[in-house]
Amino acid sequence: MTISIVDIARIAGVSPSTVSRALQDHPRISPERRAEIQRLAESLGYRPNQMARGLVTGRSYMLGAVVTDITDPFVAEVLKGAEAAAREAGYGLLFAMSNRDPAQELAAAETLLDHDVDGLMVISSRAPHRYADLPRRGDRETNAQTPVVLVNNGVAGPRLFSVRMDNVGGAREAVAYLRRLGHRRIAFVAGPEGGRSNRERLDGYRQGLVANGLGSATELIVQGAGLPEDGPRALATLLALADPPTAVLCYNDLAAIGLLAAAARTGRRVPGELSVVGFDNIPLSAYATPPLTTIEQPTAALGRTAVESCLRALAGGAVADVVLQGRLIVRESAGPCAR
Amino acid sequence: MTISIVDIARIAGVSPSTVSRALQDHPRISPERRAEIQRLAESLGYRPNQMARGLVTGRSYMLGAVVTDITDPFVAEVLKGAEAAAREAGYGLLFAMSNRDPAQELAAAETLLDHDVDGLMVISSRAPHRYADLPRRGDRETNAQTPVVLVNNGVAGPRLFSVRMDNVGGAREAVAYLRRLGHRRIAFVAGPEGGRSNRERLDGYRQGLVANGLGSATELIVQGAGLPEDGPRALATLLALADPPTAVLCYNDLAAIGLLAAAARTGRRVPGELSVVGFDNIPLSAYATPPLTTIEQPTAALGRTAVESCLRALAGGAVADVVLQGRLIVRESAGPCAR
DNA sequence: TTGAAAGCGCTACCAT
DNA sequence: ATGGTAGCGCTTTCAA
Repeated sequence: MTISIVDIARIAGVSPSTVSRALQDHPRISPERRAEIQRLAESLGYRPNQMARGLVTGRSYMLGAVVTDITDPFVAEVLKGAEAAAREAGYGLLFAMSNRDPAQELAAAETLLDHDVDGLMVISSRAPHRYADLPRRGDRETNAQTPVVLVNNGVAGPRLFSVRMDNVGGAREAVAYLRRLGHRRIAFVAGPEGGRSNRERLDGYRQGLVANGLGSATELIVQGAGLPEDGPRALATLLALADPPTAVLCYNDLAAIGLLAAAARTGRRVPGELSVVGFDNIPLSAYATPPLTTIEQPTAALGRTAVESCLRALAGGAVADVVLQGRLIVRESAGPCAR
Repeated sequence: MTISIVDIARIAGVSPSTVSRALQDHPRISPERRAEIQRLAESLGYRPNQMARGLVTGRSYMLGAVVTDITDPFVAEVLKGAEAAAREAGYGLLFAMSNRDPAQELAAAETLLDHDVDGLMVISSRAPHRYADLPRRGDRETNAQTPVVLVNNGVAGPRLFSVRMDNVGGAREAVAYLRRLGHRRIAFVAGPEGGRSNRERLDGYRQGLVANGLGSATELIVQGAGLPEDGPRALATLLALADPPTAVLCYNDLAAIGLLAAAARTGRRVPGELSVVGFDNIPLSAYATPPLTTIEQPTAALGRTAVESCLRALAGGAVADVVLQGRLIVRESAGPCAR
């Protein structure tokens, strides 16, 4: 039989209230009693029932995370940062996957909310505008709704916060770097259409071209899905151009690695004949052939910051939207322009 | 204010019990009332409070997963399978990371247990023997302890189950394949020392050598950690041998990809001069240069099966330990022996 | 078929 | 400093 607070009270010859106080280091209890009861609880292997506690305090001490696909290295890294931060604060992390589908995403969010998470994070939402009027439980005292933090795809709203990276700046920096290497024909392999970060990176790419005195050309932008599978098609399309690019910026590392593999297969030397720059700096990008030059996502920081925003909102504090900077990681897939 | 079962009862002019029955499709209620109440609840945006429900039923409808590092592609895939299975069964998934540290692992398990998970899965445990006497809450009715399923590192015990892949068979198959390609000097880059799957794969490697009439040699086994970082050192060590190997089986794909990168950097052609076989079939292995031949882990199936075992144990059914087979995925990193 | 009432394990308020 | 008591939102007997 599981041992409860009443059992301890009976054995110690005190009331349940006293035991409760002893266990949560309440000030109004004598130090000896507290020590004695804590020792007893310890020796009995007592573990508090969080559901009972939660029922009265109105807190579950769980945060929820809705993710597109935990198998995506970017998502995994963000989640890793979030988990660490949550655990440090004594919170558990409940997660659910959307498989990149808006309907599944909303359903996942509701499931987590049903499990009474105290706060919700959504990583790379595919339906950011739907959270403003998602039914959320109100706090019993303050009547404030469960805070929602949109990671990497934010829109403002009541009790709706956002944490994201500066995609525009990152892409612009990548283009500037390629220009410094002498490249003038720079292509872009786009990611999932309609996605916000794709739009921003595309913007940054365009701004980068303009800022560096390079005209943009529609033919240099090819559509992809942010997957390694994009590589072969993108490469074929770009190389078939009358005036093919000497450098390619990819929406993300996954696509860039697919591109690298396709180039190797078709005997195209990188960076000799073609420079490739990725985006995200996933762990394996350092071990690609050649090692991938890329824009680093502040992944762990995104997750950690999201948790902190949740917690701050929960504590009733003011929460500002956060924009974190990425950084260019120079490796070997981009080099001087040969032409 | 959040709406509760009593609110609905008041509005509908019935008792809370009736509402409760209507909401859970209880048989002893008139169909019209049920429909009416369900409609009302729906329109009011009612969401049941799982904590209150859990407090009385003794179930949280959450499963826990302790993982080493969610950033490890293998772990992520297993978790993905588990999440899908859990969600289909109406369960949420709470997870915590151990960072490969036994102490953190046990702490994580206790945290999840404290959050009242109905069942616990531990993926790639670093302390499998500690679960037999981990204090677990007993079921209120049957008094059965919370079931624990060890994924990929199982030991039997009371309410302790295991789901794993056949590592020995997989490694043996890889060696047999390399032998068929003509290789006779086959090396092994080992993974984390003391790990069970490392031991099993090493066993399979040795058995494979024997079964194919090849003597084993200590010098052909180099220690690693199952990370891309293993690559450079392993390659250097093996190529420095008087009689270097013509093929290498790696503990996992991460190490194999590191090896591939190291080979490319030092101008070693793969598979021309050296054949490389990985283990796990992580998503990116197909996009390595060259695409990696590997033994597939039935990852999603492992996660799914783990959840099913948990649920079966929860339902009071008999649970057998499960061993799932891997499969050889032939790609391009292994070829005929040139010598 | 429905309602009343007890109680899940805990916290927090009001007494003392 | 401690105990009594109410109640969190729900399910589940037991009666009607």
